[in-house]
Amino acid sequence: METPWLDEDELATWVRLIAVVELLPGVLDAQLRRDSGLTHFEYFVLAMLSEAPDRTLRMTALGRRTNATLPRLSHVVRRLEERELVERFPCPEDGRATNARLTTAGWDALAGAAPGHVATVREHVVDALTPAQLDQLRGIAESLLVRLDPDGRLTDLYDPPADRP
Amino acid sequence: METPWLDEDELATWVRLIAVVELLPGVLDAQLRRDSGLTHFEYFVLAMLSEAPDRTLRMTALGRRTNATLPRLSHVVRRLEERELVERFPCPEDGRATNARLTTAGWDALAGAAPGHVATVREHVVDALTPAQLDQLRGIAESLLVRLDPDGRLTDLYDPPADRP
DNA sequence: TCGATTAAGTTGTTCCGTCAAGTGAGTGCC
DNA sequence: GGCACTCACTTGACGGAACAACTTAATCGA
Repeated sequence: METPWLDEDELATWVRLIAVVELLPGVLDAQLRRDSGLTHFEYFVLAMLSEAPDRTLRMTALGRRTNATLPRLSHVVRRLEERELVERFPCPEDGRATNARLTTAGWDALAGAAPGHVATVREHVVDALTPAQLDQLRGIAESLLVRLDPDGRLTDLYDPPADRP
Repeated sequence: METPWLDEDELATWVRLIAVVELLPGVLDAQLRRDSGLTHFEYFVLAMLSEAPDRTLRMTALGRRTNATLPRLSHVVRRLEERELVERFPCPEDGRATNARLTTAGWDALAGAAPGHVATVREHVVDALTPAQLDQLRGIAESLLVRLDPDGRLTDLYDPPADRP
């Protein structure tokens, strides 16, 4: 029942990973907020909508893709709606459900924010690693997600988005 | 001046990394809060103090080790002080500075929280990777920290803690 | 078909982090 | 030695996120 402590190498790796995990969101958020007035999470919400058919998703589906709880998503979408970047309307097929759709202004905001965001990602991550490391990182992240996201909520993003209710 | 977009592999890696970075803090926080009533950041603050000589650090030094802004740290330490897990007292050598010291209760809280926390780290990260991946991850994290933390604030943690004022 | 259960969102409270401003101690310069 | 300037925090206000409670719609069973 006792858990073995981390040895020296494990601890060193862990501490470095923690540092990355703590610092990276701040870097992304700071750049996006400064240049585009968007949170990284808001950016991600807009991006997910932009890739959906008719730029529309049900709140639940959007929550799955963004790994957000429904309350959190509800607040964020309300604020985005106040800024007229998305619009909400009741789902025709299910009276309980709400659809969120990206507006033209929302698409423009996303398009305006994307280049700077991609540049930040390149500068701080992609271009900071060798191609071999980038490949290793993909495998590592996949292994971690098996434990962190056993239901594969976020995994739908890259594999076929089979959204079968 | 134009930034090249991410190609397919880069994007796949990036999306997975984002997922890890979004999910991992939540997992750590949830376990610690549930089992020990501590935030991961609070745990980290206590841990840094526990390793310092006389279990005491100046606020600025503690902020460096935990990657916290001074206002954030000030609030957190105040709350920890109200729970009597740490105590603050003015620094004798510098009238402007404040020292934070881990109390006995704070040490006990840390000792009580550590096993469960380590088990979570093992379950979700260390044991989820092969030894080779763990080694790769260390190198990757080091490369990323060069960009994310150019001043090496957090880097002091693993290399000699030469804390020369 | 009608009552109970589940599902989908919304709303409200509380907590935490960030930003801007303030306080008081040290430092440098004339 | 006094005045400006910097440093090391602290404090207060604001915004976002988690949690719990509520509302309304669909479904399931008898």
